[in-house]
Amino acid sequence: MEAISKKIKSSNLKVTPQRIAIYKALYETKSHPTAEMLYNDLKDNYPTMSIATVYKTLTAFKKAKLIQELNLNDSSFHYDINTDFHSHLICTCCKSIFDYDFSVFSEISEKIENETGFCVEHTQLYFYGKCGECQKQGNN
Amino acid sequence: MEAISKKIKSSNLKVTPQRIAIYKALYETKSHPTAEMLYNDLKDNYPTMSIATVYKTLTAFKKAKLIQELNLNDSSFHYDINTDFHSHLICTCCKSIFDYDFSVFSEISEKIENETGFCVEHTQLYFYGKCGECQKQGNN
DNA sequence: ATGCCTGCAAAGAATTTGCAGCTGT
DNA sequence: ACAGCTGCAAATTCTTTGCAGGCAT
Repeated sequence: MEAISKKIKSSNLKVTPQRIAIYKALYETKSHPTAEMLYNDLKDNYPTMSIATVYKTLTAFKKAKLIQELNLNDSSFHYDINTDFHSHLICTCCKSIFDYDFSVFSEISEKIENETGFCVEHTQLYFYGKCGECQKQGNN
Repeated sequence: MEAISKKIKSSNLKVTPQRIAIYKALYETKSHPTAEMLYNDLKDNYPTMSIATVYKTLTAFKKAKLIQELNLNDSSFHYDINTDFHSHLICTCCKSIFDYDFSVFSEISEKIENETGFCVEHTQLYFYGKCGECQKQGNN
């Protein structure tokens, strides 16, 4: 709790119950939720929470680089508390999103810079397919 | 021209002037345009072309795998006639989008499958940063 | 002849904005 | 005290849909 407040404060953002709740929800889930999902999760415990606040908070967190935004082939953005370099495996069947650590990142970025002169600052690497579970169950 | 008609027909889509025009526009540009950009490019030569037709055509082409849709950190989808495996370098400064061929793809997919059991079918690999030109000019 | 396609306008969905009041620092 | 935050509602933006007429096969 204290740690979350510090994180938020150190980005020059005011610490409010809503912001703590949103940060905490993202911190405690692996599901990479959308704004709507977060709102639905939180509104029971925070009856006055509005969807606009969720959007505004996510935008503020994103600008402060406390979180990252994922653009999957989906109608809404998803959010990830993990801003370290990693990629995402997205199951087209059950819609689960898995983190995948990618050790060769710096090599790839360097290769791109050497070959093209393009300086890589941030990546979004999405792998779409079927997770083990869905393959096992023969789902489509 | 003939080749485009064949491509469209072989996907069991009817060949219309609008579809040829949209396919041709995508084929002849490197700019990975949005629906809106395509519409603006085409409406002078096709005065009755509607934005709805552009969207419907792009959706049909996408389903037929004639094109691919890009989800950049942007308000609109971009479209790419190249459906072969490749990644995209996106300049956060001038907004240019460059294709980048990525020879190590099959290795990476195989690695993911071996390590996680996730079966990769399609990827979207985006590298955000600054292009050589913008670096040279000191742009932000 | 038939079913698919077009183009208009209206609807829909996700996100943003304006603003008045409130809260954190 | 003041700047920044919240929450409501309205606005905006992008995309989709319904439908009537038209065109490709």
